[in-house]
Amino acid sequence: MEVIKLEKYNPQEIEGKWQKVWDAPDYYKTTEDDSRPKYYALEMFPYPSGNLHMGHVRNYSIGDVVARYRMMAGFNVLHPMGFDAFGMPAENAAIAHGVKPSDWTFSNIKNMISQQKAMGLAYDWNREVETCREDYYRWTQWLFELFYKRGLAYKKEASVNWCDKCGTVLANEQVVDGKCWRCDSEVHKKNLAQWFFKITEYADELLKDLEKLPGWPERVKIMQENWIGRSEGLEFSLEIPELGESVSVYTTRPDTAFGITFLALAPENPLVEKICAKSDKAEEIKAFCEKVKKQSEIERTSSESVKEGIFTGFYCVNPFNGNKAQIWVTNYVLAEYGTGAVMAVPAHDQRDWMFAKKYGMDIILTLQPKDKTLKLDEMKEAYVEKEGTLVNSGKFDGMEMHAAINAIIDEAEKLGFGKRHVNYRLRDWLISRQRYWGAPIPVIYCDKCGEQLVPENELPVKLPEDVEFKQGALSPLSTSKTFNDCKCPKCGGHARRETDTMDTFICSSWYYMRYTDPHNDKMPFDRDKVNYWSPVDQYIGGIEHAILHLLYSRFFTKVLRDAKLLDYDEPFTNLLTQGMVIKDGAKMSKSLGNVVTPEEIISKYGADTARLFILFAAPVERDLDWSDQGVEGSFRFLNRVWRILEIFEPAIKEGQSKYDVSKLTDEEISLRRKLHKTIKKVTEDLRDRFAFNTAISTLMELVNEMHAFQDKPINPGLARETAENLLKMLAPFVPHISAELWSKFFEGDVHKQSWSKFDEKAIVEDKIEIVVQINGKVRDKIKVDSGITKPELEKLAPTLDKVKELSAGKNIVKVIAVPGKLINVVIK
RNA sequence: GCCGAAGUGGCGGAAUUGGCAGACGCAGCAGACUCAAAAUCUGCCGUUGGCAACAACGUGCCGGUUCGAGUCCGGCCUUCGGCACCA
Repeated sequence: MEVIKLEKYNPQEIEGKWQKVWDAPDYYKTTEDDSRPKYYALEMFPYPSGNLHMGHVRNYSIGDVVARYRMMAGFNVLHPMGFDAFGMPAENAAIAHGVKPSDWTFSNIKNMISQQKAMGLAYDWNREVETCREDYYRWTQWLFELFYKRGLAYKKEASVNWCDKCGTVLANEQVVDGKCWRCDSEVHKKNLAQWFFKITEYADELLKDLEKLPGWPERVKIMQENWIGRSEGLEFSLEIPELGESVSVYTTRPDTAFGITFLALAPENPLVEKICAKSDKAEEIKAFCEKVKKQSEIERTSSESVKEGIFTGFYCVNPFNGNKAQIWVTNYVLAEYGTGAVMAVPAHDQRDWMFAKKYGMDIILTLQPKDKTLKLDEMKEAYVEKEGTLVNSGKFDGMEMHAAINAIIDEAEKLGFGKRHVNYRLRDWLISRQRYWGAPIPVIYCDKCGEQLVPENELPVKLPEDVEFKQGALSPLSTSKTFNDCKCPKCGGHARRETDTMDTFICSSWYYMRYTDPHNDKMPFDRDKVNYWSPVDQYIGGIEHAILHLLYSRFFTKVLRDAKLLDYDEPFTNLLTQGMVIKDGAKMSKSLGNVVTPEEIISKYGADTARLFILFAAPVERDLDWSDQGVEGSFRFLNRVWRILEIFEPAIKEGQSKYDVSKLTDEEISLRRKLHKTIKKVTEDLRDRFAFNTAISTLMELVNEMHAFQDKPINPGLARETAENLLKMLAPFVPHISAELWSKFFEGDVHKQSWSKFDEKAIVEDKIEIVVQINGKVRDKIKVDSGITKPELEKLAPTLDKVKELSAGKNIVKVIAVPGKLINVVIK
């Protein structure tokens, strides 16, 4: 027997070789062929920190499989990559090491691109986008102006979130548990004039359209729903006779309005000043307000905090029953939500209850539950259930609580002191940042003409380089000698520029549109092009953007649709939120010393092994436990593939693509059946389920069955058919080894092949095994004709030896037959 | 506190529509090859009892529906995530 000399699988060598081939500018050039359907596959673009970590590797491996599969399946695929390149770390590097933020950023980008190329990712680099380049941020500024012109960008003085460490303000979405999302330091309130985007104008549509997103994970939609926080209720006003003023409150519980015993104001409510102007307790009240305002965001908004307040000495009148209610300033009413004033009903609100108990105020029950009778002197807490019948509520007594809500709102509207009102928890998006490395806000302030947009033909407003990167309340741009002074576009007189830059989340709110037309210098993108490619068919990224980036992007899409720049409602049809990569039970981090870098894995095993392991070890949406031994196993599998195909080589080369299937032995028929079942399964897993782990395990099973022929002859036609399809199916997962093995045996390029189709006839079996159960327990397995019908199975059941044996002396009560699966005989 | 997700061998996980629980991989054990080891190939591998055929038990816990439940329903427990004075 001839000894076959095997060549060894050498990933370092073959990966470099193929990456060179793929680096040709046209290799992955996006096609826009009319005869094919389109598919837009997108991974969240990274911040250019300088190095890829395993989370990136996971993100891009998933996206690459999706994109490569769709390319082979006959789609025009858009699969681009770029960089979310503005942001604080570049500026911090400037402060710490004196490097220019642009130099730091571009050198990081260069490094990351080389790492991405080392992973063998199928991107069309012709479409790369970097948000810090003038040809991009010019359009970010242009879009700011579009928002402005549509009344969706405005500047106002407000109490805003300030992070000392970052030296800038933050949007509500960027404050997590009262701390800065980026640096984790405590955030406090500051009064500043800032730019906002009016996202609240779209609150209702952002909520409602979540229904149009069946391809999004439920939990992301629920998080957005909660964040938007829609509620329905009544807004009404209460007169303050001594002041000649009135105060508005919002409530979702109009059914408890007859139980108001006091009114609670936020210290920021404008009424407080009016009261102080006429009150002899003004000093005390002001001191209380100052004390509350000084508290940190955490102290201020924690439900654990002790409720405190001060009586103003003034009263308001409950318009429903004419009762007088004390007006208090308190620490537990939020200034920014509703009207900044709350009708307090201690009997039916736990916070009001605690407050009333502390300060000895009246409590009036207005609701009695069905199954018991509440007595005030026995109650330990407020009755807050939304169930019961009204009492102490005048003509509404005896009414069921839900009906009463509507009746009381109607009454308020009829009498003209209130109206039905919808409220949102969502606040407008604060977009100013007192930082350097971002897109300058294109606004000019003229003493004579006021706030002016920079004319479109003067965009971009470029970032100056003569700045000082000191941190503080002042934007670094204000230190530039060349930037500040300018001419008013309207009167030509002396004016100065806005020195704040935009939140980088604005840059990332439209980048996926720019990819569809990345070199356009007339518009951010062409309407036809964006409409052709968008929405994104599959978006892939981390759950951490469930609110932030994903909500902002939805908002942008709706605004640009209303501005007729595009014609769809939602940017991302399907969303896949990948889990984290963890090791030893924790997220990889320098401080824990459990970091495994992509570079070390690629240099030891190659990119194919890294990709394979990360896709195989866990379902994509779940956290992935890093395992060095698991990586070994993936490497072993690739070697196994390499070896068995080397063994098959003579047969593969001899085989023809058309061959006589009827000449196959039973064992060969069984291998061919496994092959076609594998094609079916892998196709379904890739197309419908993103179940890469099970797709890979099925391919492993096929390779295991191929090993049955390692030391005996195999039909050459079958060897060829199996090898060809195996390599095509492996190609999206492990592109280098697939390309290499393909080139050894076959013509052309595996990545340009069309996806495998399974042969229904090859899958069919004459005889199948079904389970025989007695009383639901498996007692036997039998071989039957695969086409056997239900009545035939039912007739067969009592004749089976095992059934006869176990039913001896008992009665067969019932026979359940499921063709293709089982027979269950019920005996008694 | 409210909302949501998850809980399956020693480990990662599979079971897609209510139908053989544990595919595939890791670890482990044994055999082949080898002077030997590594690598590779082959086999075994939920728990308990049994030489074995086999039997009983087994998907966080308790109960229910069903011929049949990891899967459906009700009630808990634990872990993780989100929100949290939003009136």
